[in-house]
Amino acid sequence: MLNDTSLHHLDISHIRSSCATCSLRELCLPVGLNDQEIQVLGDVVSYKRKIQRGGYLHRTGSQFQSLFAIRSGFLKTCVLEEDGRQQVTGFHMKGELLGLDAISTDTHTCDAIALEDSEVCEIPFAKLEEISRTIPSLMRHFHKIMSREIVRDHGVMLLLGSMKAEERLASFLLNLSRRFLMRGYSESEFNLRMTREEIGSYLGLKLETVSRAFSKLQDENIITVDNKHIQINDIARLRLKMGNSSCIT
Amino acid sequence: MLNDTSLHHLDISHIRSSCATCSLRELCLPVGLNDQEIQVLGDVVSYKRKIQRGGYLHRTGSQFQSLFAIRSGFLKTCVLEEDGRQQVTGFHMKGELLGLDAISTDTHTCDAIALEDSEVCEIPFAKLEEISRTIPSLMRHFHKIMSREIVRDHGVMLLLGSMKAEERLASFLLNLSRRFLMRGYSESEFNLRMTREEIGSYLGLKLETVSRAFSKLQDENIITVDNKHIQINDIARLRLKMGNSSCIT
DNA sequence: TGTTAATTTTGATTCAGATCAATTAAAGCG
DNA sequence: CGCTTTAATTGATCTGAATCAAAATTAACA
Repeated sequence: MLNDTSLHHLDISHIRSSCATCSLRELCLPVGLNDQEIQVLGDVVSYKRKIQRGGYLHRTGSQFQSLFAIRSGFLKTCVLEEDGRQQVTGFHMKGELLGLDAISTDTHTCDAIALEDSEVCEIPFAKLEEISRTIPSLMRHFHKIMSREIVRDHGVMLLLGSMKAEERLASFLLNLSRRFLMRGYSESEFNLRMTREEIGSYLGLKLETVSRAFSKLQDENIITVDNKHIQINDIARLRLKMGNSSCIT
Repeated sequence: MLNDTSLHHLDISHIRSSCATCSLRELCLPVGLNDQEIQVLGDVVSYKRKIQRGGYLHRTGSQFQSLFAIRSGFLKTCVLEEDGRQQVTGFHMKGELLGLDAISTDTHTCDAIALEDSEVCEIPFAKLEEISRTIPSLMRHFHKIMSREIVRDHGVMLLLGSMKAEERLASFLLNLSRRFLMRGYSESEFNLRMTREEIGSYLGLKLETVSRAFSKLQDENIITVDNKHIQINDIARLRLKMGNSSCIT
């Protein structure tokens, strides 16, 4: 499933320059850096890695070396218990940074699995720390990214701790909508990459409950559901459904 | 409620040296630093602040300047909604670092409220970032602390998303137990600082359900409850109650 | 392209936890 | 110290979501 070895015989220098120039700017890290700083960062972002749908980017317990910046595709992260219990902790798309949880123990604490064919840039963490010493704005920005992850998690905790099924689904859809919009896609029409079961795991619901909540929102003409294809017909009413909660980040 | 001004006419240099010498080592930050580095860090940890029971360390929306290292006492953090919905996101004790969520937007995203009279050391964040450039092990350690917070939150998400009431309470008690033990207190006997309602908010349960879960565990002779005083009689069985889930951190 | 497997929807039933309500116990406080 | 307020327990009832079950739809793949 893992196909990291498949890249080893490629022209690394080409990939490197590709990372440093054309697309590094699309990642979340280089915000506010000048050209020279981006060049330095580009030298650190060593190479691209492709993960096929269903493949693992990393597994719980595996050694931590690098953060991963998603360049394209869609992934989920999930923690799982000995007793089989599983919890999806997040869905991740282009521009987002994966692996932050692993810094604490130098070991990944969750699985990261591609929900569609994806590409990530590997960022050796030791090198990132090193150059962030000389580029204060990079360090600052990296801290903000970690902090944002904490804030996001608090939002999910609020959702899991105090919302009911329909509110959770509304919140989830609005969150996706906003993230698609930010990336230049439609905020009102998109395809889900995950199953009802994965949505349920993320939202603390069973898949049947998720399905019923979809149907309910459709019956009220707030959304139109065609399997994985979602159309938001009335975003204002969808926001009301959420119970005036602030959108999770 | 806030009594930060009450300290302004105190002898700061004394407080500073007090922070730098006798107790800075107790905080979570100086792990692995040498004496000189601790001295540098001590100069940054500017002064102590006392918060009375019920007082706010910071409020949602207030400007972020400093992290706070808890030197003594017990606090809760909670996010709240316009519609009054409230979610306790954590309980915090000696040695822990508060304010990490605020880095992302330079604004606090939650309230931090003292559950008993508490003392914190204020750590101006800009200065911390500055000196962490020259003390790599401090930077590394700070990153680990942020990462640990993310891992902890994922643990809570697992709890909220997939455990039932009794499992949640068992998990909660074991977590407290372990943290008290780490600080040199009894792991089997302690006083809760929070109400049933606050526990419920943290665990995504109503206070009545929390109370019933306490009673149930007591009926089974796993714990003895006397209002806020908890004695764990059979920690092994309490762990079993959790359903073999890994303890939240 | 046909066959199998996985996913989704919908219905019927059950149950854990919420809600409502009343009592008891503990904590503030003049 | 007694009085008031707040917190905790326990019981009765209700309800939202889980569970069980079956059918329908879609995706995988040989």
